Amino acid sequence: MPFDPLDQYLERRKKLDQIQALGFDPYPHRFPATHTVAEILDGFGTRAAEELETESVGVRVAGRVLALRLHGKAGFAHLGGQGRRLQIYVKLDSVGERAYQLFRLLDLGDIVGVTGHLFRTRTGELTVRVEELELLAKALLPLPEKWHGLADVDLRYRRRYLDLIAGERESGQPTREIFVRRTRVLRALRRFFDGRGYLEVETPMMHPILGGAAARPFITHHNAFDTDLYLRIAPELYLKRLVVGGFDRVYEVNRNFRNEGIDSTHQPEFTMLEFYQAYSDYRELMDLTETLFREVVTECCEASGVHYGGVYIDFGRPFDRFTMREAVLKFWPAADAGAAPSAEDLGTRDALDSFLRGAGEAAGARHDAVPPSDLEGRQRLRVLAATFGEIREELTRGIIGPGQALAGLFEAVAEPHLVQPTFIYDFPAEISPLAKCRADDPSTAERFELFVAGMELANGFSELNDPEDQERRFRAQVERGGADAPKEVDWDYLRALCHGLPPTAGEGIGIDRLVMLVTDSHAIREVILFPLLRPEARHPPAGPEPGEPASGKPKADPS
RNA sequence: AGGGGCGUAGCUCAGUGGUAGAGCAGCGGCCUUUUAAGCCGAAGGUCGUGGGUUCGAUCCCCACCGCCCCUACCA
Repeated sequence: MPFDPLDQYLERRKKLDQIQALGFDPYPHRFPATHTVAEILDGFGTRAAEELETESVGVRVAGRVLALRLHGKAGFAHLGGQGRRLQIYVKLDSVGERAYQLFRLLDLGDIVGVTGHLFRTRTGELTVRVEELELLAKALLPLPEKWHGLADVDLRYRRRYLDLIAGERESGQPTREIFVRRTRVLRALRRFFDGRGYLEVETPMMHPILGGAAARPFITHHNAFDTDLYLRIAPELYLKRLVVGGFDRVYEVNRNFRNEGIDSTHQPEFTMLEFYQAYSDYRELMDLTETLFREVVTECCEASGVHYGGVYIDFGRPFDRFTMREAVLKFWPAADAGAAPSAEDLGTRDALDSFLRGAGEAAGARHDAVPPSDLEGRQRLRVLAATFGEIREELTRGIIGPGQALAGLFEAVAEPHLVQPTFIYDFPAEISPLAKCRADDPSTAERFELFVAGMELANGFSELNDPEDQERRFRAQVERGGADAPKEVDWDYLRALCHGLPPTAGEGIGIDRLVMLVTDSHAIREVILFPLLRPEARHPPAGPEPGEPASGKPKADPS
């Protein structure tokens, strides 16, 4: 059973035996404490030394040994609990011979309970003068290194329990605080929706038909039905079925699964909040979204904005709003790529094609004019020219239409600039198969996305509720094909629409990214307790079975 | 997928074409108000894996594995 580091494991196992020999149970059943570590620190942290002496405050408290400083016939330790640390002072004269021997056999990481009285040390630290010491659980493996903590990023995620005990990130925020704040975000979101009459519901995660987003799925198998199922890529189509069923306001917070790459803003398993409300449209949702973000940030950060990577992001001000076209024009890099596209340029395939050729040539010429010493500038222009080229090529080959080309331009030129909260609305209908189109322009969908810090945080639209239109769009998707397109039409969803979906607006919010924002985290893995990692090579533990004496080196190799 | 970087003691890292060092942790000793406690001592290594060059490789070369960063992909 022993795990690496083997020598330390065996050493601690040996101490465990010695502790038992002293008559202590190394894994007792309970420890009725009078205070938690945090309660003692909060309740008495400001009390003066003389006060503590006269009041003679007795406490019984448990925690993990995070630091040990032994001095012969006395010693100090720090007990960790609730993310805090409390000092204890163990003196031979106070605890007696047997308990003092136990104290000398403690290791960093052990869980202990103490009974004693509060005092202040010479240096002023609030401390428990221990009268009784009990071992509550022996730690057979060591804590992370005390200076650097868990520096190995991979190990921080794999052994999150250690990261939570010790973890200070580079930004200095303890890992524990990130996840405490994450639960606050979820609580604030639930309060927001519960207070407005939304029902929290749970819809299937195993879907017979893929839908609700464009993404490659995970596939699993149900034995009794002998059928393959998809892990859901979005709950959208089920939630809208509920609106058909008369749940006018619903929301769901849970995981979606997308079988795609992993990077600083993507995880295969991520948490999304989706909500739908009948008798609304996307404009109303933009207003609601603005309120929601403002409230959640205020509630979780005690401020109307957040510092993200050194930039202050202000949720207190009205959010910027641009149509996708406006955003492309506003952020168009005219110095690098020539004049911005006109309405005519974006109108038809041919016009777009010749515009892109011009822009690509402009960027290319500009690239050649930049001195070779400006590596960054050359790189940027190279990428820009290549992007124009790729969009143009896909356009000519018919893989994408003008709408998707516009979206491509948006991503390339505008998205990185959207640092302050900004709504981008009026998306190409082409890339919005579940959204209702504008009455005055069938090529434009009533859809918006909220961008913050260059990240897409929310995506909402007026839901398409015309079943015949929806059927045409489903069929077009299936015909167009592609790795992330649905393989078949979801007829049951269309049947539901035929029963009448009220005019409805719906939205999805990426919870992980929102938590990144409010915790100043710059990788999505930082805000997911156990992010997906490449599976570790199997290392079956080796050595004596539990119960066998742990003395001496086990003959089996630990690998 | 392309480009770059890394892999040495349990951890964080030095280092050299002649088979290795520090700090911390662990172990032994001293120490009854310390807090990165201190002092003394001993121990700890197939230098990622496999090939090659060489009298000799941890170092040079090749391949592989793993990890990190950038770019690309992914609404």
